[in-house]
Amino acid sequence: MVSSSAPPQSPPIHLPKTSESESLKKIRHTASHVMAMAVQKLFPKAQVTIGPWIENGFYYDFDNPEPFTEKDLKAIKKEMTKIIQRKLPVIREEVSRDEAKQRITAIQESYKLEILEDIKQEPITIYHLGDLWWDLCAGPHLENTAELNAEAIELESVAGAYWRGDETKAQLQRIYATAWETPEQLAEYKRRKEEALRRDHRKLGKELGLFIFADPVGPGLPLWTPKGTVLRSTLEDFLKQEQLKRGYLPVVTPHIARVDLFKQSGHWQKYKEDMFPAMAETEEDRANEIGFVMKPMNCPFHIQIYKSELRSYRELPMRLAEFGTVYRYEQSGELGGLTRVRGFTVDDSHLFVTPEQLDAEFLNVVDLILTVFKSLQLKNFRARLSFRDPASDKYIGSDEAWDKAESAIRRAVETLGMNHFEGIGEAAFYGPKLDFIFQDALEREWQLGTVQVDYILPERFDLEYVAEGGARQRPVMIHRAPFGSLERLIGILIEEYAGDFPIWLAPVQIRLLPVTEEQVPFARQVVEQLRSHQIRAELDHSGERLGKMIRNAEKEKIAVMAVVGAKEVEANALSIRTRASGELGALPVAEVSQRLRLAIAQYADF
RNA sequence: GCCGAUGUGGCUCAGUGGUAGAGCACUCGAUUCGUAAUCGAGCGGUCGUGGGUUCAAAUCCCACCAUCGGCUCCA
Repeated sequence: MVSSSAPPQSPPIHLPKTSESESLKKIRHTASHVMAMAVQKLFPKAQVTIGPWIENGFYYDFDNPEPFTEKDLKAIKKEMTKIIQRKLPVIREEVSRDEAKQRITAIQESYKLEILEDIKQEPITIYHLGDLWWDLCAGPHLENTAELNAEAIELESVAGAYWRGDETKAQLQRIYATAWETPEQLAEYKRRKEEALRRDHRKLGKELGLFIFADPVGPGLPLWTPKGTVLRSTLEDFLKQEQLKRGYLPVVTPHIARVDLFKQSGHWQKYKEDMFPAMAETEEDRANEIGFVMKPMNCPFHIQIYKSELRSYRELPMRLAEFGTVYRYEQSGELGGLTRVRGFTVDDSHLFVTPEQLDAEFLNVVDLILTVFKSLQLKNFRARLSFRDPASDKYIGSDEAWDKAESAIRRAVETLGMNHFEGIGEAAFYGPKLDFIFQDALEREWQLGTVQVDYILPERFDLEYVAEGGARQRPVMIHRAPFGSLERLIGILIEEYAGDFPIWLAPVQIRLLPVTEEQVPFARQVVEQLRSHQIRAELDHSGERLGKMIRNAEKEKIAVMAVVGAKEVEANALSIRTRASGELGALPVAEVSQRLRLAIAQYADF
C-alpha cells in the first residue's frame, strides 16, 4: 500500500533483549526444548546438539540426515503447539556426571556426550519435559510448557551451521526461532524487522540510484552512479580537509605490485588465498610466483615512499595519506551489499613516528576519528581493543613488539577514558588495533574506523630515521582509517539516515518544481545561480503536475523542494517545502541560497 | 568455501507442461495544472546461463552463475 501520511502512532511496545529479561530467558530456553522435542518426534533420526537463546529469540542445531524445509517448520510449529497444550511440567533434576553419562549413552546422543565433557561443574542439571523428553541445560526454565504462548512463537528460518563453529566438523541444521510473552510482542518484533528491511542499504541504494552491481563486472565489485559518486567524493573531500588541518601528506600509489612486495610485508604468506591470483606472463612465472597482484593493502606502498629517502627525526611524524582502493578475494558466501565487497577504498594513512611520539600521535588519530564520527552524527558504535590470541600462530613479530604495541593502545584508551571492550584474537597479523564497531539495519556488527600500532613492518622493511645526534633508529608505524572502507561507511550511513542524508551529503540539495512551463526559464536561472554557490540544485523538467513532482521528490528523499509558480517569479522567491518540516512558505531566492550554504557549512539541516 | 531459499521487461510482482501478463518507469499525443499519482495510446521480455526429459518447458531434471538468510572467514 502506498500512503502519503505517516503511519498511525500506537503506544510503543517495549521489546527487551533476552539478556535484559529473566522472563524471556525462561521462555526462550523452554521454547527451545519444546522445539527440540517436536523435531525429534517428527524426525526420529535427528540428533540434538545445542539450543541457546540469542538476543531476539533462540536457535537449536540438529544433526539430521535431511535439511529441514519451510514445510517442515510448519509441521514442527504444529507439534510444538501440541506439546504446549499438553501442559507438561518442566522438571529440574541434578545428577552426577556418571549418571548423566549413562543416561546419554542410553539414548545414543553422541553430541550431548561431547557437551557433557565440556561442563566443568557438578552436579549436572537436566531439565525434563514431563517424562517424555529431557536435555542437559543450565536453565532457567518456565515451570510448565503451558506457560508458553504458542501464538507468540515463530520459527523463522533454517540455516547450515558447523558443529562447534568449526568448518572441518559436521554441518548441522540450525532452526532460528523467536518467542515472546504475548502475540502483540511478536507482532511488534515482526513489524520492526520489516522496518529494518526498509532501511537496508541494498534496497535504498537501488531505489535512490546510488550504486549498482553488474553481473558482467563480477560479485562484490560495486559501480558508483553519479549520485553515489557525489556522496563518495563529498565524504572524501571532508576527510581530506580534516587531514590537511592535521599535517597529513597526500600520496597516490598504483593498484598492482610485484608479488615480492607482499612477500616482504608478509601478506603473501598469510593471505595468498585471499588475494586475487597473480597475473603472470608465463606458466613458468606462475609456478615461481613471479608476477603482479592486485593490492590487498596500501601499507607496503607507503613504506616504499618513506624508504625512498634517508629520513631525519625532523621530518617525523610523517603522515602519508591516500584513498587507496584495495582488492581482496573474499569467499563467495561472504559477500553482501556494500558491507562486504571484493574491491573497496580505504581512507588509508600510515604515520611514521619516533617511539617518543607514539602516544601523542595515537591520541591525535583517535581525536580525528571521533571528530569524523561526530560530523557524520554517528553515535552508535563500540570501541574494541583488538589484541592477539596468544594461542594462535597467525601473527608475525616478537612478543616484545606485540606487548609494546598493545600497551600503547591500552594507555591511549585509558587516557581518553573511552568506553571499550577487548577482542582477543581480533588483531591484524602485524599488530593490535583499536577498532570502531557499528551495527547495520539487521543488527549485524561491522568494523569501520581502525587504528593500529605496528612495530613489525618497520622491522621487516628495515625502516630507519636519523635521530638527534646522528644514530640510525627505527620508527614505529601507525596504520589508521577513520572510515575504514568508504563503501562500508556509505552502507552504514544509508541505513543510519534511512536514505535521508543531511544536506551537506545529499546528492541533490534542492530541487526546483515549476508549476507550469511558464516558470521554467526563471527556475533555470535560479538553478544556475545556486550552482554558482556550489549548491547541488536541479530542475524538475518532467512537465508533470506539481503533485506528481512532489511525490517523485519525496520518493527520492530530496530534502528541500522549491515550488516556483507565477507568484514566486513575481517576487523573486521560492516556496520551500522540506521533507522534514513540510511547507515553510515563500522565501527570497537569496535567503534560500544563504540558508543552504549555512546548512552545508555546519553539517546542519535547512 | 559449506547448508538452504530465490532468479519472469528498467523497477515491483502474477503466471506450475499447451502461442509470455499487470502496475510503475520510458516514448508519443492531449491537458498548463499550486504542495504525495491528469487522461489516452505505444514501445519493451530468447522467463539468470548451458544442457537434458517431452509432441510441447517460465513451469519437470542436471550443472553452472548471481542474489538473499545463516555458518566459516574477514590483513
